[in-house]
Amino acid sequence: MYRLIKQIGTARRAAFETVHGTVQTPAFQNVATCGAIKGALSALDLKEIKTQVMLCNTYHLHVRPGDKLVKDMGGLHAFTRWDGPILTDSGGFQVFSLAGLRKIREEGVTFQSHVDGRKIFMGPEESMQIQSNLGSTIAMAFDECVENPAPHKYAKESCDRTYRWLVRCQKEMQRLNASGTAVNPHQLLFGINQGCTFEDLRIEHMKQIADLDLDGYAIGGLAVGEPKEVMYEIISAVEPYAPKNKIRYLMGVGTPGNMLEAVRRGVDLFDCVMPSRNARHGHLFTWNGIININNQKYERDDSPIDPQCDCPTCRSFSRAYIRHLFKAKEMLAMRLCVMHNLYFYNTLMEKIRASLDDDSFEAFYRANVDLLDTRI
RNA sequence: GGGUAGGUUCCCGAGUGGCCAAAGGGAGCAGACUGUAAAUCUGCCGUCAGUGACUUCGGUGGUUCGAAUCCACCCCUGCCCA
Repeated sequence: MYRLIKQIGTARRAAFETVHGTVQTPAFQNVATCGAIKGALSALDLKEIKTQVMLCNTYHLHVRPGDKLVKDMGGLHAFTRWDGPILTDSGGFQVFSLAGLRKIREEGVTFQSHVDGRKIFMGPEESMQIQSNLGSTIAMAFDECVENPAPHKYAKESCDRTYRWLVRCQKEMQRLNASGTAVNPHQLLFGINQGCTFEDLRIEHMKQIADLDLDGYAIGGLAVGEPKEVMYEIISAVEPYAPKNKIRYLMGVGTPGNMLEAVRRGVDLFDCVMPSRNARHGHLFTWNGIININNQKYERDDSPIDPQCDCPTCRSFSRAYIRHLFKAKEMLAMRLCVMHNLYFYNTLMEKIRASLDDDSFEAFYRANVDLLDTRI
């Protein structure tokens, strides 16, 4: 249940209540595709870095270890020992990211497993069944994330199909929740708005899915190569048609600046691999901008990654040490940096919430929207 | 002392007359990354300079139109025998 606490312009401060706890929004979900944040973090670590929601992936967990196994182990919460909310992405993004390994039909998508090459069929019903077995707090509708650029004609066809799939998802999720055998019989379902960069398609699609009374509304298919200004325009165009009393989730986004812009335009929820992946590559977010800890200039730098940060990494370790760990290919380097970047993202959202609470959001936005995305 | 294998650009290592500033790897330097096929990928990596020029393959001399590559001597290393 979405409980709006405050609204400033289109920016919203809210609480999203689930059976696994309440999410204070705006919030950033921490991506744990295969059931763990890459970089050797466990559910225990997430408590330390202010994680609110963990995000796992339907396709990846279906391929390995298999959703039936996860169900037999008591569901994702028991399996991973994370007791907070879990959102599972539906596999729709893999329709995009594994484009060379799949075929789309009306019934669904046939993937060639990236692990062993075997054929895997996933349609709306299969995606819901897998997510039900995983027992996540929130299931995402099975959609097609379309590449950019795409012809209007294809975008329209895809959008219509994604709508038909959504109707099937909703029906199947209702059936599964009522079946008596679901790991989480209160599993929520979010729909996903598509339409590439075409405002007419985006708006039409959002109007359609708003009528379905889903538990939340996502905007998908953005940040796939289009200029960020285009992304912002799409968000603003579609926002008036998203239900006011439901959470809004901008999928796969983004940079700190992207998130500030999106919050300002009415988005409540985010996720992105950027903080974790970039951390593994030594690119670190700080309150003064982005640094690459591998750079020679940090060779003898005894200061923490960010003097203004009080994450577990910055409380203890120097830039020089962390740079050394990277050069020595010690996996601790990644772990320390992933913890820092996620803590940074989670703290950014915390600061955004605080600024909404005390009416200083505009000032916070202006001070940080460009600064935080700048390489220093 | 005798025999033998070798000495290549930061390191390892290919190259045995021109297509060689010299394969490949490592190291180093820098960049990319947005619902994770990513501990991945890309670029640079003798010097100077916009096509190009210059210095380089243990040393010195020589053969040749042309040498990292062939010859002579020297220096240095590894291994074997004394």
